[in-house]
Amino acid sequence: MTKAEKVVDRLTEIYGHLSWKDDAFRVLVRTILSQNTNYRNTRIASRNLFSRFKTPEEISNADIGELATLLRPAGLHNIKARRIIEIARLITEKYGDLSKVTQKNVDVARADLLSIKGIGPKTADCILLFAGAHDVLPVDTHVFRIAKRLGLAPQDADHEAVKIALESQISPEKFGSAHIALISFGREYCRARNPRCGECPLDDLCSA
DNA sequence: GCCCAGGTGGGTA
DNA sequence: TACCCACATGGG
Repeated sequence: MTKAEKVVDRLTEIYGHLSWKDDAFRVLVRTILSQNTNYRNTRIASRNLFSRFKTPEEISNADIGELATLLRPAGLHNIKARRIIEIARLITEKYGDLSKVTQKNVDVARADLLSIKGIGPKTADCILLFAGAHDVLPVDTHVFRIAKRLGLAPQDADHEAVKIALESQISPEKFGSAHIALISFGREYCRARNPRCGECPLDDLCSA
């Protein structure tokens, strides 16, 4: 068993198996709302949005001011409202259904998603994992930092290199739980400027 | 009042 | 190519 697997297994014991699946468009919208935003505020904005608008078609025709008001709790609401409407229009006009993209070969699907303005690597990989059933491990700010601090990826690795390093060391069926557990761990013990070394459950595995 | 939160795109050197 | 910054609210 790799060190990365030991880390994931221990974190999964603490935080549980938290992976989930959902419709591709809803994963996309929720992931955009979560950008630079905590989970609680993401959930409030997501509930506001989907209780008012159900489909990409409805969102593509929404008033940007109303949408921004609904998304306000998530912060960055003007930019997120604009992007979500633009993406909803693109999906409606070009694909009809976003699942047509996520069902493609993983490399093609990822490239298609990344070509959409507002979708970067983290958002694309969340969609592929949580809606497309592809074996990818989304690397967000916590995962990026923790992978390096634990020595699971080279210190000079960029986003893509961290993703490749982790995917090569962890069993694919654990990617969802690993992503969520690493983020939970990052929030609780291993914050950017305040790692709680000495009381952290991974102290014996940490090289920092 | 300050810091932080499950990023991304655009500008600048 | 590699940084740097705007975007912005809400809770601790």
